[in-house]
Amino acid sequence: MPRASRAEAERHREQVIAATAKLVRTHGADKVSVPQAMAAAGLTHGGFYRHFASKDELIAQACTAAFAERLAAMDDLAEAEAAGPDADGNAGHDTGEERGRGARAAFLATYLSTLHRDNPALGCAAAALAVDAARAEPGDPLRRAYADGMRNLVDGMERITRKSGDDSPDEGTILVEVSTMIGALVLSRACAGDDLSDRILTAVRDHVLGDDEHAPGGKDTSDTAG
Amino acid sequence: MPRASRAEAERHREQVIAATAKLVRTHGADKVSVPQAMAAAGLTHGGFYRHFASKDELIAQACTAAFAERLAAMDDLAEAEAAGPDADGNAGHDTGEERGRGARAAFLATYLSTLHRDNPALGCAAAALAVDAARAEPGDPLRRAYADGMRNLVDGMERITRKSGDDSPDEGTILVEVSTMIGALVLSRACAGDDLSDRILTAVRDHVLGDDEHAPGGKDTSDTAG
DNA sequence: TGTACATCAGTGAACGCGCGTTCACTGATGTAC
DNA sequence: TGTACATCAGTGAACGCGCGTTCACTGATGTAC
Repeated sequence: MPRASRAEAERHREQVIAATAKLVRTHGADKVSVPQAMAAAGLTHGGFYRHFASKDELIAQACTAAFAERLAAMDDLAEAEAAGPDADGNAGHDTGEERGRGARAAFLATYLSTLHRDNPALGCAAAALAVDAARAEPGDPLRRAYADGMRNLVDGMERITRKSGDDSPDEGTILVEVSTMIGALVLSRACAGDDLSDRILTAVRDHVLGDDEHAPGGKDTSDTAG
Repeated sequence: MPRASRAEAERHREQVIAATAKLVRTHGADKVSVPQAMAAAGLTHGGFYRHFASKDELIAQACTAAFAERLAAMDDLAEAEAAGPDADGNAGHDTGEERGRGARAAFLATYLSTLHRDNPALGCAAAALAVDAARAEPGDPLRRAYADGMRNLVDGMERITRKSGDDSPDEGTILVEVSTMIGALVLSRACAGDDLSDRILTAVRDHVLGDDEHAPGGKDTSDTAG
């Protein structure tokens, strides 16, 4: 493959970023190698520097892509709910109490599921990359990518909360909820294999869904989406 | 230094573990090298395998040590409070409402301080090592060390909550609180350098201390201990 | 207590390995005429 | 539209580096008598 067309090259670039966005959430920024990332697009490592200035830059772009991918899913969920419950079988409920709260409840139930815990590759970037971002040097592009993504996620959470009935959630409430759900996911992953892992998910799911029983009318949505 | 006495050798071992317990929280399990850990005790890397079966085992022991160190501090705080408010200048308050709630409030205010955020080396192991533990293979000794430490931390949190007035906190409540405080610390570290970092700490501190104003009688305890 | 000897904590060179990055090269793509 | 040539995406070997781990060796410590 000595010379690809510009369109092909651009597609390769996107493939490398998309593959790295998955790999980095599973294995961490330091465990994704340049040869590995390039191989994911069917390329060898030598051409890497025609696409990216450095490995750090690829990691940062993968971080941005991972956040964007999740935000799109959040907004889809919010719009599907706004269009009307039961339009989307995944999160529609008929009781007056549930209607309107569906998007937020569905999002949180999915977020705090064992499926999400066990599949970081396509999961929340804020949870998967938090420690990588925390350990990055001040100048590292990953820092900015993470902070920007995090701000977008907070905004997305505010939007989904607003759509779900709370007209003016204050920022503090959103930040607490985001801390709680991300903390629970991170801890349940760290304790995976131990009883504690499931107990954390269950406790926090019950808490944020606003009751002490399993929430949505007997149908357990905790294992249905990632 | 061709042959140290058994007492010296034991001291070296402890020095290596203690130094690694700090390094690993700051830089992560993969960024602490065997030569670096040994150098912290004034040794060269060659003797490493007389002390530890592998690098993974050292990391796991360092994790256990890091958790133990924090638990001791938590219990000291709880006992100082139990002995009587004002016996310890750090967290005593005179109002009826505050008395008895001091240990928990002091712990949380310290936990959610910028000082703690900015100094992971001596800080919470659960927050610093969560992603390292999550990425460890099932057989990796770090997994068990982390889960054991985490269970002890939950127990410690329950004890401190009980001492602070709540006679029978249920496990779910404790798990939610632990998820929230650890999530906030992890996220504030990941966003350090961005406005969002301080806002997360402040919002969650206000939330867990049970009010919307800065909590303990005008005295800001958020920057006084690590 | 004194002597002879086995033990073993620590040394430093060496190993194979995979990493990020560089570079001369190839040959199809893209462009100027 | 056809031709000549410059561009540049991708290749694969090579670089220096630090890693975890091994090992022959040193010589003070610990022990048996």
